[in-house]
Amino acid sequence: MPDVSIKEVAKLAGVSIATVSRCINNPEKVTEKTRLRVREAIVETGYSPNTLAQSFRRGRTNLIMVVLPSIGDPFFTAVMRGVRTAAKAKGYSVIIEETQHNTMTDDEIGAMLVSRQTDGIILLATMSPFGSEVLSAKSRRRVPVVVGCEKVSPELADLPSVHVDNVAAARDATNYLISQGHKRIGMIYGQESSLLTEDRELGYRAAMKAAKLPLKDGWVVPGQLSISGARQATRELLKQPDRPTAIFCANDEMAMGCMHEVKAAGLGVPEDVSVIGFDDIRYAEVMDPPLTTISQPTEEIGERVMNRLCRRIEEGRGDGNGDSQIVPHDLVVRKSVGKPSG
Amino acid sequence: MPDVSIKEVAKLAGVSIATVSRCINNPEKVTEKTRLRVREAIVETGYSPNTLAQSFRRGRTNLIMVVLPSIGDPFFTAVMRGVRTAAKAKGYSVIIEETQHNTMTDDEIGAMLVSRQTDGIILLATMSPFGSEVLSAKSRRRVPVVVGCEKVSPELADLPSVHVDNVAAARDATNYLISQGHKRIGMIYGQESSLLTEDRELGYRAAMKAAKLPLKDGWVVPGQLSISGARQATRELLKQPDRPTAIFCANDEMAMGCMHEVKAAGLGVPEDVSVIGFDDIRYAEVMDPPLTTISQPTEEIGERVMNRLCRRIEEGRGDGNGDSQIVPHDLVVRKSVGKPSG
DNA sequence: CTGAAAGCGCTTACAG
DNA sequence: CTGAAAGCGCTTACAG
Repeated sequence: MPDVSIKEVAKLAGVSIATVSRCINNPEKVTEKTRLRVREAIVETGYSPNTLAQSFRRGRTNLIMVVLPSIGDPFFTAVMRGVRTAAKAKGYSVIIEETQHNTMTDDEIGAMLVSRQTDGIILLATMSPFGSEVLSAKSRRRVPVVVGCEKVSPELADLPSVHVDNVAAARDATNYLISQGHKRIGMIYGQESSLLTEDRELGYRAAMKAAKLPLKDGWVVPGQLSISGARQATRELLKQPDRPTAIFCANDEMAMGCMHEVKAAGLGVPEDVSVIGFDDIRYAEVMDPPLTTISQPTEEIGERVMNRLCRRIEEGRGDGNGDSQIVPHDLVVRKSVGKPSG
Repeated sequence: MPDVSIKEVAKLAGVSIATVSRCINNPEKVTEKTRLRVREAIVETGYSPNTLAQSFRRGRTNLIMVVLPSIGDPFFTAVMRGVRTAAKAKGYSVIIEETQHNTMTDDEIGAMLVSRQTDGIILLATMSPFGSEVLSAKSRRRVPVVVGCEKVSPELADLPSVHVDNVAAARDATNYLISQGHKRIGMIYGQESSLLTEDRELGYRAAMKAAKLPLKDGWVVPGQLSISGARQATRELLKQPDRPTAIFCANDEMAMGCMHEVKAAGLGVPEDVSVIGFDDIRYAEVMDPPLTTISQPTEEIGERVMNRLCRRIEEGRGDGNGDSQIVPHDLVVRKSVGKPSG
């Protein structure tokens, strides 16, 4: 079983190995009779092609690499569901690389991108500018790359992408808070170098400006896209002399930490402080209170990104046209936002 | 760049391809002088070995497959962190296959296990009995398999494994509830065919029996390891004439759904119903109230499973001795368990 | 220490 | 439709 090769099958069926190969890969090029004979021999020997040899010969691995900040975030898990579904349908396996957890240096990111031979790369994570350079210099030459969940950075402008309009969505979230009467609105963003977060911050600032609301220093703090980061950030926010009456968190994961800290400070959500998130992860609905947030069509994003990648792989490498597909977002109103108390 | 092979390097360095190969893989077998000359040629040409050819030639992929119920569960995400860390250290990439999401048939599981050539398999998911058979029949012959997070099923008894003592841990959880004065204790387990869940149910039943507490029908309900399943289960539990004063959830994910439903029913946690979970996922601490639960050394489990797999890969296939390593669990007391009200 | 050569298991023009 | 043969890029005994 472990080591029956195409030769054994050929011998047993009384044909050449070329014919066996054809039976498997181009059955229409073979007589019905031989096809049956070979099939029998395959069954009898328990043969299955050595995928290593196939990959080598064909020059493709049927492996794609997905780079994302953290698979732990339920949002990315959901996107990956879509990626996986589409990948499986096309016969690809996927390898996931996290950038956040192992806080890689740019060189390491570059090395990672080229080290493991894959047929394509999906970027769901912002690269630092230098990381982007590494990518565009080295990896782009070898395999197609598609971006998902966030806009593409200027250095990679020719890559296709699929994402919501993060700026508009953040504006919608902020405007919703404003519409409820809030004037002092804080924001917890991710981290400095995150495009995702950058866009959401942009949207927030735009909405505040459009509403002519003041924007104090110390009202916009980083939360590292993590629970602990958000808890820290929330404590900062609550210390402000003019404490915000509402907080916009750049993702739901952080909103969970934020809400916890607000309550730990003896304040009520939403009576004292309203909280709004982003992503609509599956926990949003069972939080206490249930989280008002922006939902994204996660599975759809994943599938579309994967399908676009497949198309590029099939077309041969070829530079992308940088075409970016915007998918719709949605404000999901639950219970974590109320009118301001003060 | 995309297509410089070992030949070009050899020509440029004025040596044979064998020597180039040696410089890369066994530098000590080569003179310092040639080594330097070759290194230069490698840099100049921008050569990097074709991993497809290497894999093929060496007969190994440096790829391992992890089978788990759902990557969405933060518990498994945490275990995977350990797996990844250890894998990276040894030069392996990992492919994840989820059984729960795509509710695969046994045949599909079998096909999946053999389809993609990997150097080894880590099972973090229970296979149905038939799935196990497929596995032991087909796949075991080809590559080493190691089990993590749960005991190994009888059919696979010779596989090594790393996990907590789920029975003992569940007993500890239940005993803690009992020690707080609870007598009517319900349980939400996962699903019928889950060993993980089975053991936790066993521990619960053992503790109840030891304490001579009654165990009504309808107090032990399945929650499918999901939030929605747990919500449904909780509603059932709350409908019971003798409503339990405490609920033991077989994992934290379900505890989140459970707690939400208890509160949605207008009851207080823990004033009216105490809730205890299992896993100590990162959200446990920020739940409202913070969840009392059993913690597992997730990262350690992941690393150890991966390391054991590596050892087996290095040793050649060889049947396992079925040795199972038990890692310690811990009761983490927070606020979701109180004294019974009635 | 180094090179020539065999061979890993397949796929695919090229003849027939 | 089928077979003989070349070759994908590497690694590794085997001589020297």
